[in-house]
Amino acid sequence: MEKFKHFLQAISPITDQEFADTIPFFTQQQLKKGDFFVAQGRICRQVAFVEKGTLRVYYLNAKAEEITSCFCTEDNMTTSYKSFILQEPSDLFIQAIEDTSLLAIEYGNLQKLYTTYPNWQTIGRALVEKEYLNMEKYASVLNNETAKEKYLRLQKEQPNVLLKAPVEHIASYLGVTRRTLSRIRKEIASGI
Amino acid sequence: MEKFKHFLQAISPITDQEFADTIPFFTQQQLKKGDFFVAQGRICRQVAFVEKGTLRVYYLNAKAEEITSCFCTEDNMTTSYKSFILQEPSDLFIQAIEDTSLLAIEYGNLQKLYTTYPNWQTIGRALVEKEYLNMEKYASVLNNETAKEKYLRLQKEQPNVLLKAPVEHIASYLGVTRRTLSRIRKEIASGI
DNA sequence: ACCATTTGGGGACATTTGTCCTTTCCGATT
DNA sequence: AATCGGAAAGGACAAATGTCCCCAAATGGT
Repeated sequence: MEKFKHFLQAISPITDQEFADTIPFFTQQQLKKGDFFVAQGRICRQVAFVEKGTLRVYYLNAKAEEITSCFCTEDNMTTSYKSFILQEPSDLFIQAIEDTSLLAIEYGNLQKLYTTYPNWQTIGRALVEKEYLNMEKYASVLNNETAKEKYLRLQKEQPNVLLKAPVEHIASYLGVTRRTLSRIRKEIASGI
Repeated sequence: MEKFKHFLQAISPITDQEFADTIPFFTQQQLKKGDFFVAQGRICRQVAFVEKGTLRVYYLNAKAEEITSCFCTEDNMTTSYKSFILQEPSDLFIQAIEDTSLLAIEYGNLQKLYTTYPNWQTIGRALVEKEYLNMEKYASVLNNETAKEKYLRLQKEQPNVLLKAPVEHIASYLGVTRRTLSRIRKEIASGI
């Protein structure tokens, strides 16, 4: 709970009383490794704060290959945003790659927060702005960084992912094949 | 004005009265071909609705090459979002590539709308959500489409851009060199 | 109308990445 | 300890793209 409070505080000011009023709208959820938070084709009805653990966000491309778009780790929000915002079937799978604990809120309850607590209008907009900036950053990385640079960034920012995820997930996250990932790892090992 | 009203209507309901109250907060601006809406290093103080014309959004990569991230055409909002949201210096240039007319609002005035008109809280959040979805779509295109597919999409969705922008802008938008763009055009011309 | 300059097209070769396949490594099981 | 199976590494060749050019066509200024 405290982690979530700090997370919100960092985005937009919230009083202890407001936070206490807010908390009953959320439910705690445990996912075991392999469990899905949402699957393709289903409407994503919740948005969640990751208290602990790691999720992999992926989709199937035109060749039915799994493409990993994101690894979602502790202290971040997660949902299939398009599905959640529009309340339409999700393009994405979101799967726990280790045991994970979430604080989740239903779509309807979030709308209720917006209408009941004026400050939540501001918090909600700030949350979406934050997610916008994350997505912009992601697009910028896609545009500007080589697969090797992305690998090094992953190693630095989310080192656990390299230990938990198999090569094909990491390779598709970097936008290359397993063969190229193997070459990248060799380069890094030999210090090039 | 009517176009802007329809644009807002499509995002979130707004009454005639609310729209009439809102309009004084916006100013009409004309950009000539080559004029900048915002330049790198400057804080972007406005967000604008493009009534007419086309803007190119670009930045300088590590090798000081101009990389075009977006062509912004009629009936869309434009701003250097990161700079506008955080009120910090922009990474991006936004330049008119033909004579362009905008409806712009200052950062402070937008905050005033949020606090004065409760419905603008909802409109504002809906606008950011829309921009989030656009950015997500953009990232998905970056991830999934080949340069050729992106070219065909550009031809279909923003055909004017192919007429107005020089090859290097289009090539950097597609994420390839001019040489590859030339090969793509040849392929398309020969019907492959 | 003419010339200078810019812009787009494309040849030749190098480099990178993908594809397909084999080999090596590591952990689990008996 | 031996071996079996799955995952990662990597060899060989093909395909795609980049780099460095040059040439022709288009554009703008006088």
